[in-house]
Amino acid sequence: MTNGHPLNPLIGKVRRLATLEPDDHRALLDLPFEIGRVRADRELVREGTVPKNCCLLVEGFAFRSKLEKKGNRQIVSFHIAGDLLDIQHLFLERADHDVHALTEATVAWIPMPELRSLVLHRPRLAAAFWRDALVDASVFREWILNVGRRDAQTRIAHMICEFAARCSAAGLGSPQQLHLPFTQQEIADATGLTPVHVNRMLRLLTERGLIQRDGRTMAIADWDAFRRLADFDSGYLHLAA
Amino acid sequence: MTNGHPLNPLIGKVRRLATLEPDDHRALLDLPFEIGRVRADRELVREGTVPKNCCLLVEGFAFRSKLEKKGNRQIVSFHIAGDLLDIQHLFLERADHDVHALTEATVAWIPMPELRSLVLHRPRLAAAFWRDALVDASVFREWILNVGRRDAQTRIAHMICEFAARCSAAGLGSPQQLHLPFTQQEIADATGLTPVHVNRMLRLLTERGLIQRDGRTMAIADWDAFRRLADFDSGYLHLAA
DNA sequence: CGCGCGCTTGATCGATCTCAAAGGTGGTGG
DNA sequence: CCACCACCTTTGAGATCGATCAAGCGCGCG
Repeated sequence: MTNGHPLNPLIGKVRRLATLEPDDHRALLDLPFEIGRVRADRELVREGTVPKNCCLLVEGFAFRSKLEKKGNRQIVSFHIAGDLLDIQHLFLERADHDVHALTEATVAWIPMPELRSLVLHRPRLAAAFWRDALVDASVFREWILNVGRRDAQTRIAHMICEFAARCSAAGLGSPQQLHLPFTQQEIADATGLTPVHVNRMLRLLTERGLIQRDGRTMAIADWDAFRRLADFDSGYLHLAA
Repeated sequence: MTNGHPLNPLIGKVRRLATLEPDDHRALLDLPFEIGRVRADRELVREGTVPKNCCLLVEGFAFRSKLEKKGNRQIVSFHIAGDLLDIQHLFLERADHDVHALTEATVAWIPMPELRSLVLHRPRLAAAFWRDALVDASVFREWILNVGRRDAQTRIAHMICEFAARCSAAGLGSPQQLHLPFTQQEIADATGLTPVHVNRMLRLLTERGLIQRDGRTMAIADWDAFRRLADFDSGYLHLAA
């Protein structure tokens, strides 16, 4: 599936975030790493531990999550190929949340010191990684709004819009033919709802003709209508450089 | 009120985040800036604009917020003296949210290029600013959990715990004598609730003996009991370096 | 002294949760 | 190759938490 160098998805993403010179490009390619293939649901980082390597998602999907005291889970972000899953541990010791593979996935483990050194001593790469981390934070803010102030239907639609927009931007699908790698339980954990209610809202969206579903594959007929219903404006993804 | 150099709160914070050499210290003090005094509720950054200066909160309190389509507001973070309110605009053009003064406040406007240059070319300062931005993101993740999965009482208590812990760490108060600069409407906007329900939950917390209130001043008698009720664990604040 | 904003309280409503059970579906091993 | 099992999806009925609507109170400020 993923041809070429395993770090290619990362390089693709970095190039979308900043202009690189040949030596930056080479420095990225020279990063040491170790490839791993993991099954769906496999834990990649556990809250409270002190990671020594940074996890790059080469292929597949992943999510980050936290638990509250009763054991209920909240997913706080989804990730696609090219995403660094724990760039925060370059500068923060202890993981404050879990990271799991969502699907079967390929990951590359990059030693923190090497990556940190690039970030501290190569201004163009630093700018790219800064942008990446800051877009992450922007997405978190939008999620706070999403779970805090939108009703269930809008919330789910917004989550789907975001996923579709990010997949599109990374060349991994289109709104007309979108494979959602989530169970309804996972959608519920991301939106702060119950799986039962997610199911009802998906049915409602289908009945209203806003989406067509076939298993976990989805087609959004009228993107603009769906976008408006979802209260989705892609500005917060900062896709344009 | 704030004696000495206006950038002192920033320097204090940076020193809590990383070890500085004398030249780093000097570089910070040499930053150009413009001081402003603003009234409560004053807008400091507006969503959609392209800020030219970075806003440092020198004294007082501020918050960031977003609106959903019906006009409901979600506050996504609170800020205290020493916080950079829009460090994200060092690397992202357009503001994706609003920033407002919560109380009367003193701010310093620092030109982006000078600050960006420090961040890109001084590794020790870079590490400090990275840590700051990454802690911000960690707090956002905790807020997603808070509004997504905790019930109203726990949610409000958690917000109070976080505020108390951050004020304590910055030397701005103690749990035994905590001044909350928020209206109940603002607490509601931060927790994704209505002001009416916030009022009832504060009454409940008071009746249960967990807090004592006198206007907006609050005393938390048994911090550990309150912490447990609030499901609050300060780990995500990454206070220890 | 009066006005406005924030706080407080009551009554009712409704979105979402909980509990329960019945269909699907894909994967695995016999 | 088929059968079974685990997990996911779907649907129903009833309960509940927090929202909404409405009104009075109190304090600080002009």
